[in-house]
Formats: sequence, structure tokens, C-alpha cells
Amino acid sequence: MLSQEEVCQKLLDFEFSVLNALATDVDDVQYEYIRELTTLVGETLSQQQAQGELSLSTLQLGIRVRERLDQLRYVLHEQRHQVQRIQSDTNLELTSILRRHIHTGSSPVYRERRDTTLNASFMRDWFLRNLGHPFPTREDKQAILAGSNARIRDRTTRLRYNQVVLWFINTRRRCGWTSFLRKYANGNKDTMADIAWALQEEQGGTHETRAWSAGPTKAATPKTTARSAKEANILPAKKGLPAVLPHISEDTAVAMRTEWEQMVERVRYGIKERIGDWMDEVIRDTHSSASEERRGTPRK
DNA sequence: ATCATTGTTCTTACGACGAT
DNA sequence: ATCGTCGTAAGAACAATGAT
Repeated sequence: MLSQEEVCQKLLDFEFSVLNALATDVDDVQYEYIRELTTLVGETLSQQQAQGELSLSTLQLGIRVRERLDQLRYVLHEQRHQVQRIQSDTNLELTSILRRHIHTGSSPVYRERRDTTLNASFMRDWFLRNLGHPFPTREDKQAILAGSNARIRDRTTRLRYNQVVLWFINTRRRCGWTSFLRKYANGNKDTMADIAWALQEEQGGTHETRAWSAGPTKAATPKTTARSAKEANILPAKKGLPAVLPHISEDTAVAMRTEWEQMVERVRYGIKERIGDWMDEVIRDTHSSASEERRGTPRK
């Protein structure tokens, strides 16, 4: 148990630490110290009060400290508002200056890189759950942003809205989603959604894709596709890919399944499209030259 | 006006390789 | 073993353009 003198000293120490922290930027160690001190002072005072050991002078000191901190809190509150107003005005001004600068034909100003890779786990997860239609709405993007930044205290590693937009654009292109769309769905996103549904159904997927498959924009325009038939629980005669694309050859179906799996892997673990393509080339070359040798065909 | 796509540039990490 | 340099892949970001 602390003596009255020690309690008073802790109170003053507490006030000094808080003032100091407010005047400068606190690091984690300082923050932790203030937190511990707050607990210690609070517990000691309430204990002493409960046991009737709290002296009048300590009590008065405690009240004075609280009043000073209250006043300070009010002042800081006002200051913060002012700073926010100034920041907002400055941002507007800077934006307009930068716009003018860019429009005068100067070279592009690339933002300084903060990290080599983004905190993309939320975006990857969303992409994988919506492979049939990886186009998040504004609300979706805001939710992804909030989820990604929820536990990040360091400002410099927090995602920005535009980074989410760009990540989806780049990932659709790099993971092979766009080329798959063109190659197998004739550029039709509805067909792509159906194919995605069928492939995931074949693989015994969790059918989480139902969310986008029956998404709000689609639901508003009901169509007699394989997808809507499924939603109405009218199961087609065939299941999986043949139900959606009845006229494709087995070879094409196999190729589609392979490319789909590669696409999923790229999204899940990173793109690495160039290494992947290179590996494919090596494997293909090795395979073809091996079979040529088996047939006795002279190489080169 | 807003959002997606495409082509492209730029930054960073990393491996190979030679010099010490 | 440890550097410094160089080339390259991956991925983030930008600009122009098109679609709705």
C-alpha cells in the first residue's frame, strides 16, 4: 500500500505524463506507461477511500488534477476541430493545385511507395468468394476497406479506397479472369457467372457464390438461365459444366477446369503469372521433346 | 459522371555473379 | 564470407479511353 505522500507524487506524475503525452507524439511504451499509471492511481485512490485512509489533501489534489485535465480536454477538443478544418481546406487547395499541375502536361507524379505488397487478404478473400462476378460495388469496397484497416494502427500501412479499386482491376487482369471471360464466356459476364457456379458445384464448393449469383443487380432482372433455374430449385437434367454449356467438347471442359483452378491459385497465393506461364512452357517443351524422342523424331 | 479496361511506367525484392 | 552491381519478375499505380 502506498503512503499518502507516494499517492500525491503518483498523481502529479500522472498529470505530468498526460500533459507530456498530449504535447508530443507518444510511442507504444509511453502509452503503456500512462495506461498502467492510470490504473494504479485509480485503484490506490479507491482502495484508500474504501478503507478511510484517504487524506483531505490527497483528495483535494486529485480533484485539482481532474479539473486541470478536464479544462485541457476542452481546449484540445476545440483545437482538434480547428486543425481538422485547416486540414480539410489545405487538402482541397492541394488537390486543385495538383490537378492544375497535371493538366499542364508535366510528367506524372508517382506516389511514394510505402510497402511492396498491400494488405490484400480481405480483397483476396472477397475475390475468391465472388469469382463469378468479382466486381465489388462501392459499398462492398467500403466494407473491404473497413475490414482490412480494422486492426491496423499504423497509418502508413492502411489501405486507401483507390488502392482497393486498382487491386481488383489488376487482379482480374493478372489472374486470368478477363482472358477466361473472353475465351470461354464470349465476354458475357452472365455466362461467366454461370460457368463459375457450375465449376464450383462440380468441385463440391460451398456455394457461397450464390451471393453474387443472385446478387441485387441480377435479381432485379430475372432471366431463364441455368443460374435462375437453380435458384428456383429447378435442377437441370445435367449437372455441373454440361448443364451450363451443353455443346462444349470434353477437351474444352478439361481445359476450362484446369485454367479455372490456376486462376483460383493465382488469386489465393498471389499472381505470379509470368513464372506460371514460364513453368507451363518448360513443362510443355519438355513433354513434347520427350514424346518426339520416343517417336524417334530428330530434334532441332 | 462513374466505373472498367488496357497499356504502360515505376518501385522493390531477389537472385546471379564477380571482386575483395 | 561479404560486399556491390546488374538484370529481371512481381505488383502497385498512372493515364487514356470506352461503356453505361
